[in-house]
Amino acid sequence: MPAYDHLLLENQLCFALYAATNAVTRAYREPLSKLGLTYPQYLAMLVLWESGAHTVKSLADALQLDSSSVTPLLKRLELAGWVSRTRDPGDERVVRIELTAVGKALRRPVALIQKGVACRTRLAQAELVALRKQLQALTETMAEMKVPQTVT
Amino acid sequence: MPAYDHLLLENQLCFALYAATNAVTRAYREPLSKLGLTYPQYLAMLVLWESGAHTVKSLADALQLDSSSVTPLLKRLELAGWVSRTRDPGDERVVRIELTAVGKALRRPVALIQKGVACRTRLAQAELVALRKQLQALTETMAEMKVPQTVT
DNA sequence: CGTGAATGATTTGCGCGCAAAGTAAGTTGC
DNA sequence: GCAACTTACTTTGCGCGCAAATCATTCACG
Repeated sequence: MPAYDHLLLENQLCFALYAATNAVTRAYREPLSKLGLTYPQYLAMLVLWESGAHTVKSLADALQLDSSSVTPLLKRLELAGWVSRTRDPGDERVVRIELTAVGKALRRPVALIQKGVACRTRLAQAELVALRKQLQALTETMAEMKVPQTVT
Repeated sequence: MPAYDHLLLENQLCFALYAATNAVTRAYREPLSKLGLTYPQYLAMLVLWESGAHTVKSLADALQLDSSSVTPLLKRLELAGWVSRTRDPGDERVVRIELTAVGKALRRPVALIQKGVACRTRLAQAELVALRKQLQALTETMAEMKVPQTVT
């Protein structure tokens, strides 16, 4: 009978990630909902506040998502009045995403929410940065090998 | 004008978590789908393989989810033949979840998939454990403070 | 007892995330 | 010039994850 220690839930890095993400998302849910934002919408707004000119594709790339996940999200942001979506006249395939004045103004209250949640982590800045970098490295490693690589 | 460095996507621990979880889930998706499992279903099976007797609630607690997230998942596991769901005759409110013979047998092929994905992380065992423990600590911290605490 | 509270599970509605298929616009090569 | 390919986006279908409401059963206690 083989040993299955590595299959124990508590030994799973993937579950630790899953549970942590769920916990953080939950922390953001309530305060963001008061502004009318969901957590993925919040992430999309972060991208837009950071750099103005975006298309559906560039936004999906930044969020590491498929376009088909982002299209409906952007429609909801448009419906809420935070962004505008317009076809690029130079290339009719492209949809340009731009912040509205209201969308730009949303940055300030959202910054407060972010600080509040960051505070709840009870992590010192250095720990937080270290953990983040480990996760970014992990993400990059996982993304590299789409195909089952020829491991020796 | 306030500085918004902490709102940059690349500086966000929460996005690093989000992206890493998505990346890991993607890595599991294809191999698990060949067995007919989704990633959350895989996590539920881990719990069941680990300790036999479970109810909807005990399973939801183990996965740190709401019962309402787990009920439909378990119905799908039952439909697939991996588990059985039966009302507890001693307490008719409770639904007992048990593995079928086929469900138990699924453990072996799933163990191989897990090893494959773990390998893809390219992390040494020690790094992996360290990262996992940091995430577990973070999850616990976030779970503690449901209510906006009276921070000074 | 009996009534009200608590508990366990389910249902409903909504917003993801993604695979797969589809549409439309641009590009390439002959 | 036009057929084949590529690119950008959208649509559809499905399985979550969760809030809120619902239902049935059990428990607490006066």
